[in-house]
Amino acid sequence: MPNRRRKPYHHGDLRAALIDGAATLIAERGERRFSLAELSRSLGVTAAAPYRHFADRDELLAAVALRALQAFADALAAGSSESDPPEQKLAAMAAAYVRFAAGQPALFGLVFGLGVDTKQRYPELRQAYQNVEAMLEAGVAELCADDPDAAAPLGDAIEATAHGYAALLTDGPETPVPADIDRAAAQAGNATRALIQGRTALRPTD
Amino acid sequence: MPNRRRKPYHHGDLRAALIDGAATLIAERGERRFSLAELSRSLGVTAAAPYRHFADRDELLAAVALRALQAFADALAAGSSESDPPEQKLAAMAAAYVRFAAGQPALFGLVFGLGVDTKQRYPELRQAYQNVEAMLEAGVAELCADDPDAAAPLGDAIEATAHGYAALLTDGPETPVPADIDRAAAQAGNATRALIQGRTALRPTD
DNA sequence: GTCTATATCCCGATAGAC
DNA sequence: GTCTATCGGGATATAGAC
Repeated sequence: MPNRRRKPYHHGDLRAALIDGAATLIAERGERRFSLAELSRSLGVTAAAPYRHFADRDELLAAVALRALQAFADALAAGSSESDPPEQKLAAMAAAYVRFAAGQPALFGLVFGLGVDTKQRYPELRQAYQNVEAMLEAGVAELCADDPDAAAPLGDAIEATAHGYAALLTDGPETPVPADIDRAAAQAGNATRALIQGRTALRPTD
Repeated sequence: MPNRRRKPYHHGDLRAALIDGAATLIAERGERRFSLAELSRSLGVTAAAPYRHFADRDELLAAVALRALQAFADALAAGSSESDPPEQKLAAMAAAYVRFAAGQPALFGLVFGLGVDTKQRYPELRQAYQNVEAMLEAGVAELCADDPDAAAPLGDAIEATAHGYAALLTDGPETPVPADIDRAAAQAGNATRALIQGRTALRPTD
């Protein structure tokens, strides 16, 4: 093992520590009130040090968002069991979508608030996001095995509905209390079932 | 008319000019890249002048958001005609919701990105938002005249779905092109119809 | 009461030393 | 890979001119 002094000139793994610390600070205070300078101070390095590991603030944010997206995908997977019928699986994923947003509002907001330019600069972000979408699409494909053309609009609708409940809960004008979260998650699940039931209205030409 | 010199000591109506200019700058560059200092420069006043009219940056943003919410309500009203059947009215409002977000992404994002503290400091904001919600609720009440208990969950679901399409369009990982906007608006309308059709699944206890 | 002038503090970012 | 030094910009507070 390397010989660690009390004040090592080289930090052990600053890059990882920055991502960790940024995620914590952002979760606490929100991205707007997060600063690289404060993070550097809390890690015992100067404000210039992070720039050896990230080109700018946005690149660090992108790394945090990437990790948040992986946790998001895990939460969706954990919320639904593989053996459930597709309808139930989709409803459970929608509810898990809402619960993740409510549980990690700042990280959820970070993922979707990054700015178009940033998202396009880091293709891994798009990839990670598409992994999330693929989970929903898999459930929809299973459900629409007989009618593949209906799958895409239904998947979009379920995704939009889950996202809407989640976004209104975290960004809406009211501060959610636990009961609001439970209700929104349940409603997102119910709305998913309603969309599935009424899906004939989703056909492009109707 | 007042005698205006080249460099009048008092600005004509700085408060209104600040709201106007902030709305323009935010629409152009986004809220993140908007600064009070630059706005002040463009209006020919010093950076301290705005503080005679707004306590801080957030208070100016709140004023811009308030105005954006009024435009939002107008767009929803303009998108649906009073004489239409409620189902069609609701679908049209959902589509208008998406179109407004796509047409004014920065202002739409400002309204929902203000931070909980700010929203609670300015009750007019909550009021203006509730006016928007009331338009959707009125359509739902008309539709559910026979079954008033079904109204609230259906209204929430329609609002969430419209918001989800809108938010994913503006904050999602892809930059929307006109065709995306048309498709999303149409899908939001169709999803509204699907929710109405399948609304039995929305009942709390089911 | 409205604006200017000034001054402070924080932040993001860069250049060059070690 | 990190530090020191430094620049430019932005948000505010205060004091004073009008």
